[in-house]
Amino acid sequence: MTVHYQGTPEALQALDAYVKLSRAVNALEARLSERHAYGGLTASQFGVLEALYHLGPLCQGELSAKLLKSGGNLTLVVDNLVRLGLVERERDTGDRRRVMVTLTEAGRERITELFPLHVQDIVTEFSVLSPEEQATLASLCRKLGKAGQ
Amino acid sequence: MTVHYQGTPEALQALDAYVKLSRAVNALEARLSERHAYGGLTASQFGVLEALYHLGPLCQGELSAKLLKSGGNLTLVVDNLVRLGLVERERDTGDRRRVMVTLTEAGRERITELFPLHVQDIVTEFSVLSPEEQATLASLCRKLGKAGQ
DNA sequence: TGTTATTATTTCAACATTGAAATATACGAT
DNA sequence: ATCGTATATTTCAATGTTGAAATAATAACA
Repeated sequence: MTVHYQGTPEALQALDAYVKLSRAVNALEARLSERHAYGGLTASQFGVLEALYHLGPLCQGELSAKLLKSGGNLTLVVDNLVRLGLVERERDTGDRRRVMVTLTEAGRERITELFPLHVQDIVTEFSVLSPEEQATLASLCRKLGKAGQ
Repeated sequence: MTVHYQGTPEALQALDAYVKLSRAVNALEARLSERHAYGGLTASQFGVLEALYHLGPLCQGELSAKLLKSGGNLTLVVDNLVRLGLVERERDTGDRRRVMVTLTEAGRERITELFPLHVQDIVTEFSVLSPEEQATLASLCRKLGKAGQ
């Protein structure tokens, strides 16, 4: 149990906040995957379907930016969704470098069915916090997420 | 831009908090990796070294529990750390099912050098929040992390 | 003491993730 | 129109991640 780090109070507090933040998100994601929240899809596949559902057709670069994932990753995730018959690829006629990704009818049905269940699971998880606490958490996370600019 | 989900105010608030929480952690981790924070190690490798540094020798099952990762995953991450010469495996003499993982001298030097830099990067990131805000964030995350019991 | 159940680790297939190199297309300046 | 630069995607190798099956060792107990 030797604790090797003797930091300033500021450092210890930041470290404590960081550890609790990381663990909370890890634990939350683990619980959401254990349930039906993603309905047999991976979190990444679900994320792509959800983005297309809410924003309409997007090219892979836009998906990459929305989901904070690399371009190479998007290629694979979209490959797998195409194989599952949930999305389609087609070259952008205006700019043939881009590949537009659109929901198939099956994909739209799937995400339409899954999304409300996903939201319900999130509501359940967040019900340990009051509405005020949820608003505070969102506000603090917004500040923190933008810290790097 | 069609928004398909018309939820209750409670659902919209929980969803908003969830999205901001996820994005904040993703963005934060991305910025920490871009810097020297892990010193050429992956986040997983760094996590194992850090746990051994603070807690002393652990078996893989204990590392798995601490880091919220699967057993199969720990086998691989420890494999890679052994190959890098930063940790050693040895069978527990008392319970030969267990594999104890210990820091090598090189591993100890590495994490001793890296950890303070890691903390400094975290302090910098969290400096956009006041001490009170950091404490509030930690408290809310602690509640949320335990939500699933 | 055998038998059975439990626990710890490894192995494996599938998918995720990144970063860098390769390819293809578009754009800007001359 | 051409050349050079910038952008979008794909490919690839390395690592991470999980869950399930296989192995090995321990523990419980009739």
